[in-house]
Amino acid sequence: MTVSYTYNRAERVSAESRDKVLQAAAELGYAGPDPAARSLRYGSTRTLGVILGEHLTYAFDNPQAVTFLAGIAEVCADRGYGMLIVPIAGGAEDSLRVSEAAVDAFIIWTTTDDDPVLDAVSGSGRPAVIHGGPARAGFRLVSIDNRAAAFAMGMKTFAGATRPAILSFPLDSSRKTVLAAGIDPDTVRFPVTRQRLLGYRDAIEALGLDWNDVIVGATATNNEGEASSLAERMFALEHPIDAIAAMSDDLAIGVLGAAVSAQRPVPVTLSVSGWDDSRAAALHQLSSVAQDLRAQGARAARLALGEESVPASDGWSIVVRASTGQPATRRPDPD
Amino acid sequence: MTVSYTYNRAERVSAESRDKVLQAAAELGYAGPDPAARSLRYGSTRTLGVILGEHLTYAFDNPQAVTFLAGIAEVCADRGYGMLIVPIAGGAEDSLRVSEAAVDAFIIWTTTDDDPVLDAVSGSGRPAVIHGGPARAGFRLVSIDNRAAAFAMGMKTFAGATRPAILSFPLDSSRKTVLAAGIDPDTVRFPVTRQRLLGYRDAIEALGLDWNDVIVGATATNNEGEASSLAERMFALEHPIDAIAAMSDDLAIGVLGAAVSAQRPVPVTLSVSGWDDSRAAALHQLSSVAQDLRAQGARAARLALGEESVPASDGWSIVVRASTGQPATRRPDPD
DNA sequence: CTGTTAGCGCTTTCAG
DNA sequence: CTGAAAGCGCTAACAG
Repeated sequence: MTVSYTYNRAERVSAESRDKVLQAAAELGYAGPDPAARSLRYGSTRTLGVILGEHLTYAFDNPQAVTFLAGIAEVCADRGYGMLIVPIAGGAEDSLRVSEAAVDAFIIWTTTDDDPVLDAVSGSGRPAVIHGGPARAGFRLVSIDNRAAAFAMGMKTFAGATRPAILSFPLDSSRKTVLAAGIDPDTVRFPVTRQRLLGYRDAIEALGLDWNDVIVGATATNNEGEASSLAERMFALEHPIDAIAAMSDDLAIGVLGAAVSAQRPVPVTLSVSGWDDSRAAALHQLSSVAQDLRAQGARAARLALGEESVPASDGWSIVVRASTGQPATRRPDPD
Repeated sequence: MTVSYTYNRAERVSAESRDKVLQAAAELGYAGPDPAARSLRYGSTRTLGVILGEHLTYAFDNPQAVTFLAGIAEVCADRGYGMLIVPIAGGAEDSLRVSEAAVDAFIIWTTTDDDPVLDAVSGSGRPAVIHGGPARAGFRLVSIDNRAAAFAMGMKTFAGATRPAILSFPLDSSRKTVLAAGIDPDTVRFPVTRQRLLGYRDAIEALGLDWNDVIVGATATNNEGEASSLAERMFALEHPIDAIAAMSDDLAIGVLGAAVSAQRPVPVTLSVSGWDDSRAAALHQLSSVAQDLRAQGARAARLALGEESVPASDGWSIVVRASTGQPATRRPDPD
């Protein structure tokens, strides 16, 4: 029929027949080409699939994931690509959802080394970009060097401390709350968490401290309240903690809260650092590892679309504020 | 071929031929049924389309929109439905993107009365649920009664004030910053903003004040810094403002910041209220209108899926903290 | 400029 | 339990 031309190559059809087609369409309630049929025909869906963590719902509570998403959205909006959030719920059907997803490529928010969803993505045969890790054959990786960044921040946070501790993301997918010393980073199945622990350990060792004495607290979620209670437990130890490097600003701010209650002035008696340099970090004078997750999201999208091929390394920096070290005078943040 | 059965009704195929099929698939690099072809055949995509505001990118910067999204995601993850974020970029192609979206139904985040995207959704013939408004024939509406909530909060915020003001979202899609008195709410094309202005006006009138004297400041974005500068301008007026009702907690917190700089103690010389009862509101002792956007997102998704039919009204409440009125003693927030 | 034909990959009858 | 045939709605290529 001429119908197809009417919708696709308006120029190849006379105004007269176009009107006739459009009118007939209106009468019949025809709403234009069916997108599914179109995708089938074209062999492309003009849609990027986004896989967010072990359970979709947590992801939206995580400001870092949302920022990353915003970066993807920016590129998608510009290119007219849809962004399909794949319904991952932590169950056996997750893999099925991945193979059922009508997308041209996948972008994956960091997950465990052995997440079966990763196999499903590989099995789908579609291009994939993963943020943070795990690295996999066939997956492009978008990530900062978490180990190096953790090392740099560890050097700052633990300098002069005698009893350092780390406030970590969960160590495995059971997400059990943990408070223990001498955790072996290599047993951790979340690559980002593992790399950060390794970096902190590098710093501990560079500072001449013993990793086996270092307390690692792991929260079940990225939650301020939980961080507070873990920090309280750290303060109640025989040798109370005097430096805490946290893997997120939210966790670090929980620590700051607990420090106030426990009358442990920061940074005089306690050095604290966070991660991602959020607005809240600036507000609380919190030292933090800065990275541009939005830019990383945008880059992930461009890689997924095949617009970029050389996976440039992503930048990070250490933002030092009043929560680490013992500055002679505290100054208000210039921000 | 038996192939289809292998993937869809494993029980209707002998183990032997199933293995044969699977092996052949592995050799040929066949990754399972093509989702597009499947959707075409089934006539359903098992995907919900989400349309986020005038430009996708802003939406992710808006914590309210993100919370709403989390509610949708919850339902989608549970039902195994995909969630397609439609690439809206504020241009002429937006309508095209809508008709190209391979989804079973749409969920729309509130927009202007005359947003052409709404016509595209109607034209697509698919079910649609809209959050906040505008109401339209054929669209289900999920919203609180913004006018009633604004009235209630206005009564609280403006009580005892002689020079009340409102800090509003943009008044039209030009998003120009505005600071003026006697704004006619009915000229505002954003239904949510309009309803809230109407509610505040109801309160002003109920309190015996004159709407034409009421200063309305409208920010270009939902941004704390911008709110601060507008508040400063309000403090510099001949009759300085002594009560400000803001349409978001972010805006209200900007006001609180400006109040500190301008040495206008809250609530003694200035009454302030916000909207959405965020964590930050509790932290800043800010009175706020509370609504459960996550639940609204979930309900929107259920409506879109046809699981609910009676559009129940959504609840709201007024959370009064130390920023409004002049309580005899300030108490720390129990939260 | 308009109409026909074939086929994208799948699933669902219906026969063997 | 397996195979064949039809058709979901579309568009590219080709004739008229």
